[in-house]
Amino acid sequence: MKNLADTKGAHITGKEVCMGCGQNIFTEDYTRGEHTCTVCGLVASERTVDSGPEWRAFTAEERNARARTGSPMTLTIADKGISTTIDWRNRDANGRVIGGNTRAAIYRMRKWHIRSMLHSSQHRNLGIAMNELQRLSSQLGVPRDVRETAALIYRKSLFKKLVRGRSIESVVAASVYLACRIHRIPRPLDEIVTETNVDRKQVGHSVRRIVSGISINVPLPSAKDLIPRVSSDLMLEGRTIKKATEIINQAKEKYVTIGKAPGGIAGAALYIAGILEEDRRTQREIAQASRVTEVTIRNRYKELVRVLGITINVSS
DNA sequence: AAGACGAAAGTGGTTGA
DNA sequence: TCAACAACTTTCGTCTT
Repeated sequence: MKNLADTKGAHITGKEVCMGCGQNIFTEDYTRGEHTCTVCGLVASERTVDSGPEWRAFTAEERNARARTGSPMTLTIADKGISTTIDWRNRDANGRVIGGNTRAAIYRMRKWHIRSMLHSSQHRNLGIAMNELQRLSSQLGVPRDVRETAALIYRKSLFKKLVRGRSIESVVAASVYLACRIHRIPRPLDEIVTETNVDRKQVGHSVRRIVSGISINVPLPSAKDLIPRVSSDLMLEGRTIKKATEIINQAKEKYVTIGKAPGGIAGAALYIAGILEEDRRTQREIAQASRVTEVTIRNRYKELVRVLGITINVSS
């Protein structure tokens, strides 16, 4: 399990060297959260955390003998998956019937145990919210560590009383949206909203409340983060993606990316890269994949060509 | 005919009073 | 809360390949 402090600085910057081919063009798979080399396809898994046991077992008996713990701890279950329960049968560990005073004591313990778990409004709220979180994130295909982050964000906002007066659903949607941005696999807010029953305005409001209410560092969605996703929709080749990333880096140095829709920048960079690398797509195809209009692609592409002094060979 | 281009009017979000 | 503003979208006619 990761906490937020760990994940903040842990994303791949695109500067890592591939062990397979020696080139430094890693990209992130937006659905699986994997880091993949765009040249040789090597999947770098060293950053993924295995939350399973460190031992191996081949039979059920072996497993029983070696297990020292219950299921892994996770933030996505209301009680983090580590709560205890008191059995409803009046028998002890050896199966003997419990009688008399002991039985009365157990009744009382069970009663208060259950009350303490469910009758706190925050716990009830968490239960509903974590259900919704699971539903929403599996609908969207969000990787597990992003879900954990989303769960953490929700918990923080709940304890800071930010959920009060807002619907649970809208805060869950906002948490997922922010967690995706933190992990640098941004999803458009609209895409998340379509999977929920709340309207866009409410989710947007919740996002703002969370960002100002709890101390989290949410990077702005950048064009570079969108490249893997858009380019895989367009089935572009590795060298085109690499070129587009270079173009975006140059554009950032010249400060022409500020205040512009990242989708437009990413699309324009891919369009230019496509022409330069003879791996061309039409403006319409790119506009669709990067979720902006052709006009925006055109404006950004004109601007990039002008600012970066790229010469386009029109004859191709 | 498809794709690229650009003008003009309209829309939603941000910012500052 | 409201107006001003920049960026983006929609629509549409024209040009290029």
